[in-house]
Amino acid sequence: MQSPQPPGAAGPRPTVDSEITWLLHRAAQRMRAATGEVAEKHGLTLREYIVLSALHKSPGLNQGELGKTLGLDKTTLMSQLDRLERSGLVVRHNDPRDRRLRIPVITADGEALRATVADACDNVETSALTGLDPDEVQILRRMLFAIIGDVEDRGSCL
Amino acid sequence: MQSPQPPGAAGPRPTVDSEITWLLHRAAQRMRAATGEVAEKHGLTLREYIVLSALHKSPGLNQGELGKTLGLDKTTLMSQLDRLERSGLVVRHNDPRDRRLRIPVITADGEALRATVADACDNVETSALTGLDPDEVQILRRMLFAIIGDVEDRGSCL
DNA sequence: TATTGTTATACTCTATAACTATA
DNA sequence: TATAGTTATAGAGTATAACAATA
Repeated sequence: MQSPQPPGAAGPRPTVDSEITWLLHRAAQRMRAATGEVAEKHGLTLREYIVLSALHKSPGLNQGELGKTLGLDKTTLMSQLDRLERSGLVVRHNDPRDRRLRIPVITADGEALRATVADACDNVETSALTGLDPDEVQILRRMLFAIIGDVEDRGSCL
Repeated sequence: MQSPQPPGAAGPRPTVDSEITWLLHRAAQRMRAATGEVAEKHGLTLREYIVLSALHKSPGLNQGELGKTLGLDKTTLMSQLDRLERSGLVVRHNDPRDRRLRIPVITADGEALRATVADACDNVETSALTGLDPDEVQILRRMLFAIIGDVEDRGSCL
């Protein structure tokens, strides 16, 4: 119930223990800072880049599907798409079969910018994972997908 | 340069690719939601619990050291400590050798609550990692520490 | 009635800057 | 002067609620 270590004995011992949640939080925080900085050099926020990336990889989704894919609230996605559209990087099309649906599409300008930022971000991400085997990075991705509760395991997550 | 998949062919294919940053962000978001819910059942925010946990594991740190250990800004740590002190879970002592320094100490009540919440949070965390070998979880922790840029590798991080 | 997109709003986390008290 | 803590404040990210258009 008392200090497991006499005060002032071996000095401060900053060992964080099991708290996986907090470790994930801090790792994500740090990676967001690094890749966000890269994206902003090109005039994009991290989320705007993520949206462009999803539009590139999974074209044809409507806004609701896109939000679920990215784990973004529909109102958060709105503000991203608004700015991207104002910048001419995205256009919202209408789905003729259901006129409620709107399908965001990346423009040529958007695709060019996305490709540039993707290269820079990939560099940052890989350098942040220096010292880890490629196998381990694959394990990391598997675990993150498992935590998110992802598509390939048990259907949609959020 | 165009859609890698003809529009409307095989339907939406929501595969997120290399974006480790975003995967980390979403995984952390989900874990924070889960453990935060647990903590709030006991009247604590996740950050308040994290602070209590650090005070338990690394007693004797002053506020500056504590903030660095947890990766919390000193002003953020302040608000956590204020509420913990008001609730009688923490007391701030003075360091007689340097009267600028204040050393937060967990009280008996704080320790009892921390232990309760720790059990509940550990359960949530382990169940979130179901389907992963214990070895893999160790790999995960190593990688997270590497990303954070931690003590055991290259000195303090933030 | 239910659903998609939209708008407006409030709340939380985090960081910045200025102030104090000690050194 | 420099540092630890404190306070006040502003910004970003996120979620909630209400509304319009369409099904």
